[in-house]
Amino acid sequence: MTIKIYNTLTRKKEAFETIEPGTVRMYVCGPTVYAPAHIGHAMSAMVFDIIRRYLEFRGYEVRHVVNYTDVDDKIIDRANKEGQDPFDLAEKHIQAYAQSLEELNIEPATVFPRASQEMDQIKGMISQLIDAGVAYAINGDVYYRVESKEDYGKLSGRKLETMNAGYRIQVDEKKEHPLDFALWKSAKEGEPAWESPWGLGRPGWHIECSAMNLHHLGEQIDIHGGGNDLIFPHHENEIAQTEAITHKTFARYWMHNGMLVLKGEKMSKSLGNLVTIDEFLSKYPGNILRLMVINTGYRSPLTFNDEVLEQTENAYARLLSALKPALANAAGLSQEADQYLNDQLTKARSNFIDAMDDDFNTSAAIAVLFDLVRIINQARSEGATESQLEPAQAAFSELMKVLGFKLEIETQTNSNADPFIELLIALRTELRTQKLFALSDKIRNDLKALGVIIEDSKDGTSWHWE
RNA sequence: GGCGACGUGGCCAAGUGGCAAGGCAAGGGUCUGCAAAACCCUCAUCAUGGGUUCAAAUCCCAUCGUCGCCUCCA
Repeated sequence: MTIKIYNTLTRKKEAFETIEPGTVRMYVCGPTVYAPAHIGHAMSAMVFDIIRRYLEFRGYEVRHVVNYTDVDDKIIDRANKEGQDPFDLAEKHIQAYAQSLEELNIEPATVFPRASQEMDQIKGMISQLIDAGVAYAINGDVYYRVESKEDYGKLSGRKLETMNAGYRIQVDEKKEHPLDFALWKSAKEGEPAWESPWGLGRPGWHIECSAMNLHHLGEQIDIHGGGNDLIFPHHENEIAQTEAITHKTFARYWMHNGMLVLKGEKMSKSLGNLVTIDEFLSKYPGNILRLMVINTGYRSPLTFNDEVLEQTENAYARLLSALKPALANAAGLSQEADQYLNDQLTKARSNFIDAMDDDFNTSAAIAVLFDLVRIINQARSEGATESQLEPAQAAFSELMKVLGFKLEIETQTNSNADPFIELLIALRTELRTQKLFALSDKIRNDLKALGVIIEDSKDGTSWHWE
């Protein structure tokens, strides 16, 4: 009946209740725009796209905020190396990312704030933190005092005492505690910088998100999402910053997607083992990536390799088989059979909802859809008419769209070639009636080589692009 | 070293106390001139070893292995 969500904060599934009835405030960490986005980013965006679509399907209005980190060390480094203006570089990647989202059929967020355009909010928040005594300025830098927060570490399950062993943590003399993190960094020569009470500088990464959250969604939000690589320190620090000012629980539900894994390792820019979204889309439709994402629980790592890709393509073709038209000589289902079809339909719909209500269990939900595919195909092969098939196909399409599949015809219909293909098929039919199979098979094979698949049935021949 | 997650058939992957979803692949069959598609059928006792329980893939302990985080990262 109610939606359950796995909350990283409590490590449990909890019943979902929004702060404001009927409205979901959801913030998801977006990319740092210094390089082309890869399919790991796409996976994360897709996970939250599916969550958002489902919440909307269940009647919520979703205020969905995704930030762009456009002020950052990496952007500056990259821009300097390429002799570019950092803002131009960021802008270029923002445009490319937005384009990718569209091609992947990911709904645009309600708002896409950018760090560079939230400076007043950011500086205001830092001032408040200093006033509250939880941050300190030193030589133009401002740090958050982690020891000031009793429950620092509550999201990631870490304790300051056990973390300060020095393992991989650089000790910075300026900081009171090695884990104190930068809210404001003083500007170096040639870097973009903003005026502030602490001198010229720019914000740290963590404060950007806290400030944008506060600005666009308010003191408390329902869902905060992102990759599980952000749990520590990024999200931990967001909690520390925001709660130090509001003294309220920041996000009710912390949701984290698993990492996309390529050759046994997390896909990441720093490891260099990546497939960009553009590279992927040049070979496969976005729906294939979506099905891969859906096939796996969003919290689990997603295996990516050629074998899985091929399996997914085949599986996707099977899903689409449900939408094929009725047989030309369909005699119609009996009343019992038609009733059975409709009963199964109702059942599938409710099973789908049960699956998705359970922490967005897309693997179980897609299994329901595969069951529905079988039921529809069964009905078709038993002679269901177009009008008998239609409600089932409509329901199937609706649920596919809830998962974000784009079902508009993707076939590269080439109206110039179509008449000639039809002609060849007519010719082949003629050859077949004369039992000149060697020739008719040659036409079929040669067309296949051109990407045209021919399927014969009792009622004639149909074709489609591969 | 610390924290966290995980190990289910050839592959991908649900299921967290009551006879192991789904997809891909594979094999057999129906249909077909053949093929394709579709339909029907077949295909696992859940890393290993202990323990708790009437009952465990599911809980506990140990062992082995994998991954993530602890530094920028979706």
